[in-house]
Amino acid sequence: MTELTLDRAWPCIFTPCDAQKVASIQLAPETWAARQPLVHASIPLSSSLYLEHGLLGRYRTDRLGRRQFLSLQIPGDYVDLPAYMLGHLDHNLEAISEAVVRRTPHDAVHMLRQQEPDLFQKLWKISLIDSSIDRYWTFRVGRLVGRARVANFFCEMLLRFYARGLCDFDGFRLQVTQVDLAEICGMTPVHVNRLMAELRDEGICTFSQGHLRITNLPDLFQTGQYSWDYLYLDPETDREIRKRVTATRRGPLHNGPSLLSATKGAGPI
Amino acid sequence: MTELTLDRAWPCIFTPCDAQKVASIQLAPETWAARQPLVHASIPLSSSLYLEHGLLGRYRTDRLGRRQFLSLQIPGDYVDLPAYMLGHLDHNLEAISEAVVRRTPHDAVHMLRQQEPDLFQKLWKISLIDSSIDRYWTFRVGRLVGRARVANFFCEMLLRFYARGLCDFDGFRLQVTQVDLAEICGMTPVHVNRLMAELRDEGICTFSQGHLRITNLPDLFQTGQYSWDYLYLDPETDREIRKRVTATRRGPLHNGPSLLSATKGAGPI
DNA sequence: CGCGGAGTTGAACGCATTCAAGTCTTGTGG
DNA sequence: CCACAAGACTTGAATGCGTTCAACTCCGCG
Repeated sequence: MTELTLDRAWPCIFTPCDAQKVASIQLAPETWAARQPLVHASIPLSSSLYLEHGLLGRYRTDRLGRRQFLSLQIPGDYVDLPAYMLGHLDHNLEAISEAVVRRTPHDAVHMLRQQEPDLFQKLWKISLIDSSIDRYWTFRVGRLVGRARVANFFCEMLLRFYARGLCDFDGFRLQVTQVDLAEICGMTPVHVNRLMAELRDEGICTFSQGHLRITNLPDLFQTGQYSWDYLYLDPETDREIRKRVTATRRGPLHNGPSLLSATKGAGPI
Repeated sequence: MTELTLDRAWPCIFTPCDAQKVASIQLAPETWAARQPLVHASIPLSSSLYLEHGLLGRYRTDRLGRRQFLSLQIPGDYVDLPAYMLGHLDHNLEAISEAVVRRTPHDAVHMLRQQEPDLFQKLWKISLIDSSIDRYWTFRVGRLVGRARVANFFCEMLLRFYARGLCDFDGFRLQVTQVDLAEICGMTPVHVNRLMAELRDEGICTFSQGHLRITNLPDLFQTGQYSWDYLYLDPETDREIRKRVTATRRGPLHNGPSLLSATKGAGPI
């Protein structure tokens, strides 16, 4: 349940025939080590990427060099389609774990546009779903308190992996460190650590060694205030998820010391 | 300097001819009162919007009904292009101030796709720039402290308005309340109020009655840690801005009590 | 005149940060 | 095989930014 083929990645968008055509313009796989920068902001680009394996992260840094991840790409994602239209990126792209990507020359995309307009439009659609996911990140870091932010992020990763057939509902490999989680959720690593202990003690989930084990799925969704409408999943997957998440919860639910109180954040000025 | 024509909105993307073609498929203008919801999440849509006047905001709410704005649309924006591909939105869209929009039926967009593929592609490009702006919001609320968040947001609005020829560098009409600012920047209205007093006392800017007056432009950019690469402006505009922003600053710069300290946030669980 | 929305100010609380000192793990080289 | 270093994780104590709660002013409007 960990290998991905292209036609499984976008079942509700690409037909097998589509997938074959897209695959045909991809170059040979490249392997990148963890923590390697793939794309720097403002460097002209002539090819886009398809992520076959591993995790990539987009980020910006503040004046003191502290990072904020803007999005995470998982296997099956088309990583750089915007670059085809815009010519360069405004943020950095880095391999969070070891990653395997396939390059797609913009020339080839351009030919695809003329010869397969329908397929080209589907690529647009994919990039719009990606944007929708990115927008949701603003909600997460802007409105949710710490524990909800982390739980919410776990929910997103779970469903995105699940929709690709890369995991089940009891847990999955999430190759990030607590520092990464902090830079994803907009807080400090120390605080992430304390929140993980909380979630563990409450029997919701345990995260260690880059592996998330989910102990109480409904509570995880509840704590994270999670809704997945923004993922634009196919109806069938959606139904399955709903079934699993609304299962009767066991035990009381802790939402932290206070319901109406917050603070968050991370960064200096 | 406050009226906008379509061909001035996207000078580096649309030719006058393009603008005319796009305008030709737009329906008559509709006026919406402030605080009216334009689009509800998950409702099927058959037309997209072009914003001619006023401000629109996308938002999501948490479980207690507290809002987080995900993006703001200003005059000249194509508001709902994603809906053409995805069929519905995952968030709500509301008129923040009185607004005038023009509807564009998806049928017409579809015809445009077949008859004017180049123009169609330009629409994609516009939607990608929008996404880029949305992503930057994650950085703002995720990594910047309160005063930087507000200052940073003001900078974005200034440049986006300026790029459309809708304002100059000394200030502009920004029809939002302090509550709106709080829901944009991910904090409480009370805190916004205190931050505005700070920025005013430091001679950086004053915001009142939906009007922003900029007293010290370089310090505003400095305080907001602002960079505008993500707006993908044309080189000429970019140069003008750089010239204005890097002007010698007068007086010392206050970055708040501490440089390495934060917290942010707003929301409950 | 009174109502409601928007803005302002004060005091107390608390979530998250900062600083600091640990432990545990992993990989490397002697 | 063990010593050592570097990174990831853990834990404690103190500080503070931002929140919460509350009261008050200002202004436009019916």
